[in-house]
Amino acid sequence: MSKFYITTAITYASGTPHIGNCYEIVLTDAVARHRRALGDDVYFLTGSDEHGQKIAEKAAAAGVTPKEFVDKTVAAIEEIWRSFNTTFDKFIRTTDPYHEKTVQKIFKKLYDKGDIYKGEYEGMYCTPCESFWTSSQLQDGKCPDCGRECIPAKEEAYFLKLSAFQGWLEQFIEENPDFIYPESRKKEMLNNFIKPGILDLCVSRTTVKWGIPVDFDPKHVIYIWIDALSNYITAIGYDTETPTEQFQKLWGADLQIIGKDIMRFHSIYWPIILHCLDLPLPRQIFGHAWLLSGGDKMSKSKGNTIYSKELIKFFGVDAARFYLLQAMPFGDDGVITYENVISVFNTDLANNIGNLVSRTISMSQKYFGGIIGTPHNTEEFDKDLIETAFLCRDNYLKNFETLHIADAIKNITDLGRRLNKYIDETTPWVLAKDETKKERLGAVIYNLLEGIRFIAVMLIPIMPETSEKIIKALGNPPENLESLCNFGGLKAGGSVQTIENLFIRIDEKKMIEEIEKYRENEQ
RNA sequence: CGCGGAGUGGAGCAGCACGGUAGCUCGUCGGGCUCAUAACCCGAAGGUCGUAGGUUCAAAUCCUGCCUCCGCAACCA
Repeated sequence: MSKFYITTAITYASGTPHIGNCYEIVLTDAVARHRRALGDDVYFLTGSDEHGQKIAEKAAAAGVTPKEFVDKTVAAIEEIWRSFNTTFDKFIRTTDPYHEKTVQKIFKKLYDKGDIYKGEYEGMYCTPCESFWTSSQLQDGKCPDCGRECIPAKEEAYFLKLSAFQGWLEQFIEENPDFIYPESRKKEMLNNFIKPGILDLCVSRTTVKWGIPVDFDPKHVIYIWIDALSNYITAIGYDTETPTEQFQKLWGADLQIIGKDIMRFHSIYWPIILHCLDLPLPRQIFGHAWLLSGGDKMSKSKGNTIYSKELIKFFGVDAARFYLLQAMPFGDDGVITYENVISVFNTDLANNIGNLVSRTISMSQKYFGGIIGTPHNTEEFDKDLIETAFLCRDNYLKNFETLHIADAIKNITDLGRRLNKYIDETTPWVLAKDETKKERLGAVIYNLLEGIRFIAVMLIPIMPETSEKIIKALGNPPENLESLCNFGGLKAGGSVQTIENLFIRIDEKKMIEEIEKYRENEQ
């Protein structure tokens, strides 16, 4: 059994995550569940990033301390993550004492090694806002926040000597072509940020107070990235002197899933920090795209935000997971609208999978009292069905391996369609009228049930509850991926249980009205 | 000439690294079936694959120019 260490980015604890923010945890959970199904020993980490100016300001506005503020938002975040039925093993907070302590040690180690040096940060400074801005951030030369004049200013700061590792990083990326994934992101990073020359990174601030202090120079606070990125190693017991056994076992990470917006930090700063600490690099960094609402980025000011709570309330966890995972084309932004959610729900879940399960089990009950018959494949339809099942399984595995999750889902629904078609080809209700065709009918129902078992097994990472319900109805046949080697995992003579409809068709108009009413009340 | 991605029937997408009848889901129209959740199955209409050229026996697929849209552009978390 090989270990598989998988992480999400840690969520900035400044507010309630919307549905777009939830995609990452669901995606990562699907991959984690799939790896478990493959037999890996999975460790799944997620968490929250809780320091920084923005949180300090929000806390002040709310009249609470920063810690009180993040305690509340983090509790909400964790609850949302759990509401999606996600199976993370650990939730790290950057305010956890062990994390803060280790980060200080990391900072010190890098400083002692000479990778961090003290210098001066120069920029445009807005005195009333107490904020530094880069020239590109300024709007008409003025502060983007308050619109007042900015003046050039300097402040003492520590820098991480990224520039020294440019050649090393380029070589590493070249020698490990799958490290930055997908390919288009790799090109973006290489062409935009790495090849033009990496500049040293400012890693401390004296103007920000809410953060981890530099222990040997306490007027400085460790600024963002050394704090945030380190979570991936502190969470599993990294220590500059004596890392834990768990750390030795798990590091380097096998897959780190992040949003495309922070690709830069994970493909440049992070590898260099690790390299400076003499640690191996993760095997792969995957930058996923955004889930857009309508065609726009979700934002409160646009009023197009969709929250997980309402999605789960109206469609259920499994359908919500299914939607999110299938809505994102590989490497590209996906779209969510309630119309789309309803359409996918009706088409793929109710009409295809749900109805298939319902009609098949009903026939099994009606014709054989739920007793599973014997496989006996004689017709062309049978062969074609079985071939399709294997083909879908193969593609599904390939697509999961390359993180084409939406495509893997399509492989599942394709098999569902093939099975629905098989019913029409074999017309069990006609066979049922002829006593001499009883055996053939049994074989047909067997194939349908076995095909459904294939679907249920492949659904484990996508819709765990639904998958479990189906498996149970089939009389608990094998449900590991390995069992899909044979189209014959169901035991003849076993018994099939009746099952309530998995997904009830939705009336679009009514549902939209209900959702609108709900949203009005919530606001 | 900043970098990257995208432009395919009414909608949403696949196909393009290995050129060779344009595929899928939804929608529309017609038909079939009755096991099932007004579901399921079959068939039809609908695209000169952004645009202008080039290479080739043959291009959505390779090359070049142009147009449009999106993301990123360095300390922003």
